[in-house]
Amino acid sequence: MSAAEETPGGEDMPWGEVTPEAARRLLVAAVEAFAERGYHATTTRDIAGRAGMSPAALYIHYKTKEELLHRISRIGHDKALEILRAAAAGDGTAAERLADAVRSFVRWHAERHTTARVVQYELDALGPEHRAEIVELRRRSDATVRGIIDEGVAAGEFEVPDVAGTTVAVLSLCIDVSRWFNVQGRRSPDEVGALYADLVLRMVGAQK
Amino acid sequence: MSAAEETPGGEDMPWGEVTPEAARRLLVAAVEAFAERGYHATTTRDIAGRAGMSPAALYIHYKTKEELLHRISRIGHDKALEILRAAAAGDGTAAERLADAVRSFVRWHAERHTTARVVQYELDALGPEHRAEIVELRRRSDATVRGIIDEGVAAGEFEVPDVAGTTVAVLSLCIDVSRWFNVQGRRSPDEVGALYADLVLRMVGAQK
DNA sequence: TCCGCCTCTAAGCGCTTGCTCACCCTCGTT
DNA sequence: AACGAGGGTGAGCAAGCGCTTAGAGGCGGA
Repeated sequence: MSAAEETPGGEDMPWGEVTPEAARRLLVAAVEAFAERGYHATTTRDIAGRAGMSPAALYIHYKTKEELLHRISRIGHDKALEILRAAAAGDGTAAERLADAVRSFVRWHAERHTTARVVQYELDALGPEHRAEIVELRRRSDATVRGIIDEGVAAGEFEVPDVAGTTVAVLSLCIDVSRWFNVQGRRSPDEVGALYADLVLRMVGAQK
Repeated sequence: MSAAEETPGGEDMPWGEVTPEAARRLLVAAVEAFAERGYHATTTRDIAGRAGMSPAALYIHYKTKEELLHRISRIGHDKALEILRAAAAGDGTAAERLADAVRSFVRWHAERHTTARVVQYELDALGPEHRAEIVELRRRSDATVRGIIDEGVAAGEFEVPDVAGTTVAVLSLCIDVSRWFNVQGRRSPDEVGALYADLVLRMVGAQK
């Protein structure tokens, strides 16, 4: 991870890798706008306006509106995959690692739900080759989760009749958090993460 | 249920309640287009073209493009709520009724996933008062599922620490089927329904 | 001081959008 | 045969879209 992604305090700064600063401001503005209204309903004038710039400024940093979406989607999917892999590479039991994966994955989808919403639901707005690139990243996320479940089954920790189907369900459950999560709601990202980790352990039949 | 929704054979005909026939053709075309490309990316010319009509014909039957979306969303949510309530009103144990609800709800989201995708993911494109009407229907779906889980807990069938959170998770899991389900995929709607019913019973800690 | 480079703006081009309007065609009824 | 009603069309309007271009302004190095 590059130093630009972290503040001196150690907390990680989202979009820290996007430079120069004007390009980052435009990208952050685009994330907000896409999350609120969807890609197609968002105008380049709206994005530029939120970033405090003229419409033409956008095209200095990005070739097209679709390139903006692709950059957002790429960075977001990289981050999501990194989260899952970090949990999978931990040294606990399969149950501990699965719970950890779900907890941190869900927390990310709740905390950064505007980003996640764009990343997860605006995939169809990408052009064919950009979409193919992103789909490949998702395949790897799927493989990472399936790996943990496979290991749990092999170790006798889990009891799962349909590993592929259960993997899809687990990821689907986590991803959909970004759709319904509301900052003003009753639950914090941590609480949702804990709840979902528990639910997923039940789904795989992990003895408590 | 009105007779217009059923063919003489007894199988139910989707959109049977929409008349006259030209209005139904337009609505079916709109569902396809909205599901494929999203509401905002779909043009009125595209909808009319799919229905084999001129762009102006749309405005004989619908005041605006948004009214089309509202009609689709309203009918779809009515159907979804009807499915859940039918299962909830059954006479088995709470576990049987919950499994039945999930099975039929998921089957609908898989079988009619183009409709479901529009109904579940294009909500934000509705105007404020139309959206409020639909949100109220969703609240009732939530209450129906929560009711079954409450009864299961009261009867000692389930062991659920967080009923509200688990209800959200169950509905979220089912709804998201419409996003990833693929007709060319390996699983039939029935198979996904059965898998998900099993997973949900595990989530609520129903003894098998 | 002057230059070249980069960022950003004002203006606007070509096109598409949701929607309208004047008119036509096809009916069942008289 | 004449009529009224209602579903349908071709053409097109005003507005808004993604994107381009000519040029202004600021800044570091010679």
